[in-house]
Order: sequence, then C-alpha cells, then structure tokens
Amino acid sequence: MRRILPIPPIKSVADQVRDGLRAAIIDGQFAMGENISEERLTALFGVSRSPIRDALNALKFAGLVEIVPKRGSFVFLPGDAEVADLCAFRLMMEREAATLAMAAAPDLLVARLKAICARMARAEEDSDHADYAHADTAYHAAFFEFCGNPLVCDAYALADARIATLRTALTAPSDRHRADSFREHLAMAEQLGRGDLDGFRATLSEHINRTRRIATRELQRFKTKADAAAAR
Amino acid sequence: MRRILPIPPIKSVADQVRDGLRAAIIDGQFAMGENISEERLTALFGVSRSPIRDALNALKFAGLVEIVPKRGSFVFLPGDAEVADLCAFRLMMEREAATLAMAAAPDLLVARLKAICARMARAEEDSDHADYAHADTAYHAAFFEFCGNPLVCDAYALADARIATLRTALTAPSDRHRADSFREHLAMAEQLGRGDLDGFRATLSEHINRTRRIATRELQRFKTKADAAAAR
DNA sequence: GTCTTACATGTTACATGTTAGATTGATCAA
DNA sequence: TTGATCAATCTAACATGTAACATGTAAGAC
Repeated sequence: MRRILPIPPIKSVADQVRDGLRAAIIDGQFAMGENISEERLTALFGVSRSPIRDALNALKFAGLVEIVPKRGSFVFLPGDAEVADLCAFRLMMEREAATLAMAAAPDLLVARLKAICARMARAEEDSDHADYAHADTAYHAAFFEFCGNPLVCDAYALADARIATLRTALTAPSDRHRADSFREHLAMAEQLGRGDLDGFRATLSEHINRTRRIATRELQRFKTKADAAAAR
Repeated sequence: MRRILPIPPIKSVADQVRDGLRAAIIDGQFAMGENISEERLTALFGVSRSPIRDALNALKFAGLVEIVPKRGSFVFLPGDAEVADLCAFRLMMEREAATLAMAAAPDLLVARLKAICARMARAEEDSDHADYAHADTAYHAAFFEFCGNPLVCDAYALADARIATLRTALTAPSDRHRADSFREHLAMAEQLGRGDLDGFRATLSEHINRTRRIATRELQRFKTKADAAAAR
C-alpha cells in the first residue's frame, strides 16, 4: 500500500539524546576532555541511564566520546597524532568521495558547493563564525551526499563529528584561517565545475594540510589553558 | 608509576559476547537473515540482556546485525545493491590501505602476504575450505595492519565482518572460485613485491569484481533455498 | 466470503536496582 | 617526611522489571 502520511517521524529517546549530545559537543557546549558521566547526562536530559548509555556508545564509534570502564565518559581530546590521522583519513575519503560524486552527479554537487560558498560569504559578512563553521562542515559533507555509496558515508561518519568539533573549537575562530579557507573552498568548487579533478585534489590536499597545522597549533594553546584552569 | 603491563587485559562481558557472536555469524553458525533476539542470545550466552544489547548495538555498526525496533534483531541479509556497495567500498579502501602500507612497511606487508598464500595452499591441499576463507580474510586485513592509520582500519571494520560472512557462506565453498582467487592473491603479493602498484591495483579490482559476481549469484541460490525452507 | 477488529504473543525500549572496579584522601606507622 | 593501608566515593557494568509497540491470528460484523 502507498503511504499517504509519510512516516510517524518518531525517534527513540536514545537517538534524540545521541543527536542532541553530538550537536552540543560540536558546538562547544561541552569542552574537549570534559567529563560527561551517565549520571550527569541523566540530569541534563531528564531520562534514565539506559538511553544515555546507548547514546554514549553510539558516539564512541564516532570517536566523539571516550568511555573508560568504571571511570567515566569524556569528550574526546586528541593528541597531535590523532589530529594527523584524522586529517590523513579525511583527505583520502573526501578525495575518493568527490571522485565518485563527480561521476554520479557532478552538476548537483557543484551547485551545492557554490551555494554553500555563498552562505560562507554571508556568514563572514555577519561575522557569524559559528555559521561559517557549520557551512564548512556542510561543504565537505556534500561530497558524501552525492557519492552514492552508503558505506563511504558511514566511513566518513567515523571522523566528521570530531573534525567539526575541532573546527568550531580551534580553527574557525581564526580570521586568517577563515579567509584562506574560503578562497580554497571557492577554488575547489570552480575546479570541479570545469572538471579539473587533479587541480581539485591538489587544492583539497593543501586545504586540509593547512587546517591540520592550525588545529595542531591551537590545540596546544587549548591544552595549556585547560591545564592552567585545572591547576587552580 | 610506570605501567609494566600496558592494559589490564580483561574484556567486559559485552565485549566477549560481541566477539563471540561476531565469530559465530562469520562462521555460519547463524544463517544470514536469522532471528537472534535478545532473549535467545541470553539463553545461549548465559548472561543478562544488558551485555547482549550492547553487543548487538556494536555489531549493528559493523552492519552484521540489523535491529528492527520492537520486532527483533536479525543477522544481516544483503540485497544485490548492498553487495555491490560493499565491494566498491572494499576495493577503494584496500587500494588506499595497500598504498599506505607500501609506503610505511613494504617488506613486512609482502612477507605477510606471502606467508598467508602458503597457508592458503595448505588449506586447499587439506580441503579445509573454512581455513581457506579465514586465510583470505587475513590476507585482505594485512593491508590495514600495516597502513599505520587507525581510522582507516576502523573504516574497513564497517565492512570486513560482512565480507567475511559472505565469503564463508557464499564464495569459499566454490572450488572454481578458490582456484581463481588463489592465483590472484599470489599475483598481488608478487606485484607488490616488485613495487608494481599499478599492476596490483588492476589485479585487486579484477579480484574483487569477480568475487562480487560469485557472491551475487550464490546469494540468489541462498535466498531461493531460504524461501523454500520458509514455505514449509 | 471478505473485511475489520480484538487479542495473544514476541520483542525491544526504557527505568531502576545491584555489583564491582578505580580513584582519592585520610589515617597511621616507620 | 614518607609510605602503606583502608575506607569513602564515584563510576560504568551488569541484572532485571515494566511498558510500549509490532505482528499474526482468529473471532465477529456485514
């Protein structure tokens, strides 16, 4: 039978907690490394420990939370090596996903990328750094939306939440980075628009490697500040 | 104090159930599509529903188990499209992981691959198809062992349990497939041994695409048999 | 005979109680 | 001061009870 009313869009409590917590971490409402015990989240979300536990387990797979047995759950806090792995991984995945997307739906992809560049320009004019970060995340997610293989999307999901968190916490606040980043996003959209895959790959590599350098540098500052706060 | 034993090597009950269930599914002790309700597994493993639930959730991420809300949990049963996605994904991941591994530890990789080929030859002489399948799985896992990036390994983990299951259930039983497959494994090891990455990539692509054709064909036979059994 | 509904059954989602591991700090002895 | 021991506390792991939901089937209306 044909469904008229599409679907009762019910999400389990666990899924709601997962999505809410994920968004909260990405937007910096919980700091990297912060303790988020089941009990604390129970109070914050007003539900029992079961769905909280399920949500934490799900976010563990995304690398966003670390669960230490009998000790607690914490927002991830990467070291330099983890940042490097994350960047190498996303470079590889985005390069391949973009290649697939350019084979499957090049026009849709390019249109989407250019639209997001416009959004970035607007965010920059409004000095809305949070929205710039969200647009940045959406830009890179676009490669996967059009790549046509759910597994490739799932694989990117292993990294994208962490990347987005690093973006809002570390790279997006830098004026200089946003300016460089915007130029590169624009360049990549144009390169794909004229089918210049090699050029795109080169720009993507530069873009991600520069992002890695900024993130690594800012991470040190973040940790220094966090240590100082802990010493008090 | 410096830790001498790096990690307390205790595994939680949930982890044991996860690994045990994973191995059982891969080895065909549960058929594809079979109902594995929490209650049933509770009886089989002799533990409560909590760790069972955690294990099922973990295997859901590996695509090995499908959890349908309020209806039950089932061993995955792919359609042709899912098999194709799985193969396209593994082709991409193995190609990239092998490239990384050849940059990081080419000698170790090639030695491992050749050792596994020897094991395959032994398994074939003994007509031990299960061990051949395990060696096959280990062969492809070797690319990731030496690739040096944990995220790349995690990404492959999204597919490898399903691939291994299809192997034991569908492709490994075919004498013809094992013979072709063995030649290709040997060829890839030799190509990598002499640094012929392009040749390797071509052989890998052939290998995986042939595997996909066999798996797709045998999947039809499996489903026909399963339907006949269900009709009874 | 067909359609609808009520009910029995199977299953997970969620809540909550209990257990045990890890950590911290106090206490006390050397 | 130093070091060891122990108790208190915090936490996730695990067990179990309850409720809501999906489904198949059979009874009943027409």
